[in-house]
Amino acid sequence: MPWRVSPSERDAGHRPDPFRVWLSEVMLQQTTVAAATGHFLRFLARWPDVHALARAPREAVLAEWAGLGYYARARNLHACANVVSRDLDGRFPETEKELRALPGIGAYTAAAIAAIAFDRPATVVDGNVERVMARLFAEAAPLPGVKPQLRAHAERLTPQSRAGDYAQAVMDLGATICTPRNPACGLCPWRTPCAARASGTQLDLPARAPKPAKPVRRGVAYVAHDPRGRVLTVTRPDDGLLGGMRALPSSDWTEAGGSAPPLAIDWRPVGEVRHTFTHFHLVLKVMAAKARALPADCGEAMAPDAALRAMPSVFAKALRLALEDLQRTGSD
DNA sequence: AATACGTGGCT
DNA sequence: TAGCCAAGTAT
Repeated sequence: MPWRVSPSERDAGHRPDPFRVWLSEVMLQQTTVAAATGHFLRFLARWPDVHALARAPREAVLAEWAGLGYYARARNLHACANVVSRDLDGRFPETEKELRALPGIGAYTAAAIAAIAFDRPATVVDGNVERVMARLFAEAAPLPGVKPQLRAHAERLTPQSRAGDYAQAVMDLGATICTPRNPACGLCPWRTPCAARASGTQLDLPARAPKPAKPVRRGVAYVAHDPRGRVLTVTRPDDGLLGGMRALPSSDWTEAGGSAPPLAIDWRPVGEVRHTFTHFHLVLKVMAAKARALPADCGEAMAPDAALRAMPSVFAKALRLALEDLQRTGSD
């Protein structure tokens, strides 16, 4: 993992760069290592320190975040970079309390930065740690109610020295050995004290409250292209789903779906995109049309490849569908 | 306290 | 393959 400092680097006296620790931890919120790595490397190449990131236009940061999801993270990332760059002379605070006060940094991320970047004895509790603690101590009560007990176990086990290494080790244990589905208990360094293994309940832990079913919502996205092949894009309002992101013009997404198109031109249907969000399924109808011009008052014209890169996945899917249709039909 | 907020990988 | 799930935060 490119954000880690190797043992040899550590022996040479290097500490992890707080900027990189922060950037990686925000990207890893509810996100797998595999999904975050490419974005991390591109961010670091483009903005190597907190001042560079703070100077960047917000739309550039949001566009670079496209595809990673949970876009409030990108909005808060840029806001946090500005606070650290402008108000804190580019230095991240070292205590959990001060870190916690920055935009986009909650209990987990504050503890992770304090422990990993600053070697503070902070207790890091993420989903992995909760699972490991639930099994190690056979806590059968369901999440989220059992969180305080799991945190108490984690706090008791946190060492005073090298808490960052310890935290990463427990998270690695959860990610590779104490996994949700097929835990490799035979390889686990904690197999002997593990209460769940002793009682054979590891697959049932941690227990969770059942999740509510996802409703289906419907909507329409519009791809208007001008004679030069540019497409009409909009910026979504800051609040709510995909807030602040570049997008295709679209209807509201409701149980019923449908609305007026952004331009009065000759729209034709090109297909449907299905996409599942955290709390609903979306069936998005895609309409396309050629326009003589794309008026500035209804959005911004963009080259298709730039638009694809800057948009959340659901809109990239819709735009790809329309572009394929355009090629197939050989439409001028 | 409960809900809103994305996506892609894995099974 | 349809569903489950991940190194959470804000409100």
